[in-house]
Amino acid sequence: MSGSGDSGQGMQTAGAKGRDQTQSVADRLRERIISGELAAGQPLRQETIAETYGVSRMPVREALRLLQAEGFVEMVRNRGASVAAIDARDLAEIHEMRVLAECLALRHAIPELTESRIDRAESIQGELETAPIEAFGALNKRFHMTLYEACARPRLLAHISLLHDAADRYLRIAIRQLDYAVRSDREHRELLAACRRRDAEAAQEILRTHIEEAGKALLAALPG
Amino acid sequence: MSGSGDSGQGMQTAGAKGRDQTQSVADRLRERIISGELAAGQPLRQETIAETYGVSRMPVREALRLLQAEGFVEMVRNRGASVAAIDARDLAEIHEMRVLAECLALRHAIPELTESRIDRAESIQGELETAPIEAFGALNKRFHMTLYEACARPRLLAHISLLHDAADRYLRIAIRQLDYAVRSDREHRELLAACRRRDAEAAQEILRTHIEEAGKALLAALPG
DNA sequence: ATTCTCCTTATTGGATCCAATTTCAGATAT
DNA sequence: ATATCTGAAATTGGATCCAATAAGGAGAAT
Repeated sequence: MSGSGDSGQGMQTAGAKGRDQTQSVADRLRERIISGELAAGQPLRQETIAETYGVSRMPVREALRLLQAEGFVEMVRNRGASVAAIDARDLAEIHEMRVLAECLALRHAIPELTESRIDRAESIQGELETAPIEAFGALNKRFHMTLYEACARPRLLAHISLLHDAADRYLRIAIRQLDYAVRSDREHRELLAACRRRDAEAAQEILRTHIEEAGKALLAALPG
Repeated sequence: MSGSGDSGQGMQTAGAKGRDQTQSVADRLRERIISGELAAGQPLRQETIAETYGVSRMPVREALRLLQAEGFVEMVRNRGASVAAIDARDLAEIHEMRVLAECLALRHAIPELTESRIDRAESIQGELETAPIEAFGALNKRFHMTLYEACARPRLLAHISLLHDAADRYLRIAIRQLDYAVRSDREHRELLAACRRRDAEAAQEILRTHIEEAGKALLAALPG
C-alpha cells in the first residue's frame, strides 16, 4: 500500500536519497506523466529514459512495472510501454470514486482531527492561494490528504492518493482556462470551518460538491 | 488498470501462453499469497522463486514490483520482499471500501443488465453452491464481477477486483469454521432477484449487508 | 558466560550481454 | 503509382555477471 501514497505526502524530492533507483525513476516518471510533460499515448523507450536519469535499463524496467500497476502506463508485450490514455469517461469515473472514498475518509477523520492538524491544513491552503498555478495540483492534494490522514486507514489513503494523481493529469491539461481556483479556495475555507466545528455531515456535503464541481470544471475544459 | 483486474476475470490459466513471464510469475505468486500458501511476513527470495518457476531472477524482480504496487508484498531496500502483513483493521477497511465501490458499480450496472448476463451470474451461483469450499473465493468473485461488469467502468472494476483479492486472503484463513456459505448463497439469490426486477435500491441494500456481514464473519473467525 | 568484533556467506541492486521480435526503409513486382 | 516482400536497425525480454549491503557465525576480550 505504499505505492504512490507516499509520493505526495513526503513531497517528491526527486533526488531520492535512501530509496533505490527504481523508486526514484518511478517517482520522476509519474510526476512527468501527471504534469503532462509526457503526453498520453507517447511511447516510453527504456533506453531513452535510462540515459535521461543516468541509470541502466534495469531500474527503468522495474519502474515501468510499478507505474503499470498504478495505471499510469500501459505495456504491450514486445512493444514496450506508453503513457496511459485519458478520456472523458475516465475523468468522470475518477471523480465518482473520489466522492465516495474521500467522504468516507473525511467522516472517519473528523472525530480524530486535532487543532494542530487543522492548522496545518489551513497553512497549506494559505500557500495554495498565493502559489503559482503550476503548484495547484500538488498543494491541493496535500491540503486534502492532511485532513484525511487523521482517519488512519492506510489502504484507503493510498487509494485516494492514487485517484488524486490520476485526476491531476486532467487538471494540467485544463489548467489555463481554469478560473476554478477562487471557487475551490472558498470551498476549502468552508471545509476547514466545518472541520473546526467537527460537523461531519456538513463537511461531507461540502466535500462532495467540491469534488463533483471539480470534475465538471475539468470535463468542461477538456478538448475532446 | 489491468493489474489484478484481469487475473480474476479471464481466470488464471497459470500456464501463461501469450503473456510474458513477468505477468505469469506475478499471477502465480498472487494466487499463492491469496490462497495463504505463502503466509504473511514470509520472505520471498528471488532465487528460490526463480528456480520454482524455471526462470531467471529478472522476471521475478519485475513481478515483485507489480505485487508491491498491488499491495500483496512489501519490499525493503537491500532486504528484499516479503508477503504483506494482514490484520483486523485492514480487514475492516477492505470491507468498508468494498461496500462503497461495489454498491456504486451495481447501481450503474443494473440499468445495463441483460437477461443473459444475469443468467450467467445465476449459473456461477449454481456452481458456487456445489463446488468444494476451496473454490469459494474465486467463484464468489466471478459471481460479483459478472454483475458489476455491466457498469462499464474499467477503473472501478479493477479497484473492486483488487479489493476482492485482498479480502480473499482473510477468507482462506477463516474458511474452516465458515458456516457462512448458506447465508451467502441466500443473499446471492436475493441479489439476483432484485437484479431481475431492476430494483437498484433493493439490490444495493442487499449487497451492502451482504458485504458487511461477510466482513463481520471473517473478523469473528480471525485468530488475533 | 556474555558481549563485541571481524569475517564469511547469502542476497539483493544494478550493469552488461544475448536472443527474439518488431519496425521501417528500400527494392521489386504488378 | 501502389502494394508487397525483404532485410537491416531498433527495441524489448530474458540471462548472466559484478558490486554493495545485510545476515550470521566463529573467535576474542571482559
